[in-house]
Amino acid sequence: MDQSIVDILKDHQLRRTPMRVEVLSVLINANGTAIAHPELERMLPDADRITLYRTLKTFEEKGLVHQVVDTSNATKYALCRDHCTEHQHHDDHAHFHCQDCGKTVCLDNITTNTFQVPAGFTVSQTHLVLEGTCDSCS
Amino acid sequence: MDQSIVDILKDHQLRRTPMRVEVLSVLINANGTAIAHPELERMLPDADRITLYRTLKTFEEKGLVHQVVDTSNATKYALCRDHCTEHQHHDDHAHFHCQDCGKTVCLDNITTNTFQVPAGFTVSQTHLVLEGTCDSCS
DNA sequence: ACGGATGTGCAACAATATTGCAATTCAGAT
DNA sequence: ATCTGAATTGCAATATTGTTGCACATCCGT
Repeated sequence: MDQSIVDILKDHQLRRTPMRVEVLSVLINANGTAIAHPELERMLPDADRITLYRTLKTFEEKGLVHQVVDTSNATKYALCRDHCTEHQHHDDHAHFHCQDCGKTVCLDNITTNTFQVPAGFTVSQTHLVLEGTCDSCS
Repeated sequence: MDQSIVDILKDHQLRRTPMRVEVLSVLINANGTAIAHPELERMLPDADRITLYRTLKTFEEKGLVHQVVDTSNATKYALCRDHCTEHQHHDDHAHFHCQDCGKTVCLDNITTNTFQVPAGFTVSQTHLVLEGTCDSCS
C-alpha cells in the first residue's frame, strides 16, 4: 500500500477505505489526465457505480480533486495540485481536450489571468479549456 | 414569419422546417444567453425531444450555434456570432456561468488570446468560462 | 474490543442522449 | 402546379449518466 495515499486521505480528513484508496491510486497514476466516470468504472470493475459517484463527490468537496469541464458531456475529475482545501479550490490552470482521442490533460504552465467582467458580476472560478489535437494524435 | 430566420437557414444550407424556425427563433430571442436542452423543451412543448436533439446537432455542424461548456452538466447552446461556418467555429468569446441561477451568458467583450501549448499539440478552439454570481443574483 | 459516526451496496428511479425505421415534408426540376 | 428524390420528423426502443433512500458493513478514536 502506497503510504502517500494513506497520508493524502488523512490530510483531508477522509477515512481510509479500499474504495477510496483505489480511486485515489488511479487518479494519481493518471498523472495529470482527467478521468471520466465511465472510465473509472472500467478501470475498477469491482467498484460499485453509486459509491464511485459519492467517492468522487466527497473528494471534490474535500479539495482533493476538481471537476474538469470539456465538450465531451461527461464529468471528468483530476487531482488537485496543491493548496486546495475544503473551502476553496485553486484550479487556475488550463486543460487541453483532444477532439480525436477525447483525452483531457492538465496544462499546469498555462494559468488563467483575471478578467474584467461587467458590473454586478463576481467571478469565483475560471475555467480555461483548449481544444484540438494532442501530441499522440497528431 | 421573421425573414431573417429564413435567410439564416438558407445561408447555412438548411431546409426550412417549422421546428428549425421555432428553435432558431428561441435562440435569437435568448439574446446571448445559452440555452440548455431541457429549457428548450419547456419553451417548445409541442416539439419532439429527439428531433430537438437532432436539430441542435445539425445547427452546430452547420456553424449556426455553438455548444457552451459550463459546470452544470447539461449541454447548452448559443447562437454563433459571425463568421462561423460548417468548417470552423470561431467562438472566441468568454462565457459567464452563474452558480446561483444557473444562467449562462456570452461575454462578447472578453476574448481569449492565444496560448502557448506543448509541442505536438494543436489548438482549434478555446473555451473560457467564468463562474460566479451574476448581476441579478448578487 | 467497543460503539457511534461514516461509508458501502443494492434497489428504484430520474434525467439525458442515441439509434433504427417508417412516414412525412421540403425544394428543385419538370 | 405537380412530381420526385433526398432530407427531416416522430415514434419506439434502448443506452448512458446521475440521484435518493435505506439497511448493513466498516472504520477509527476511545
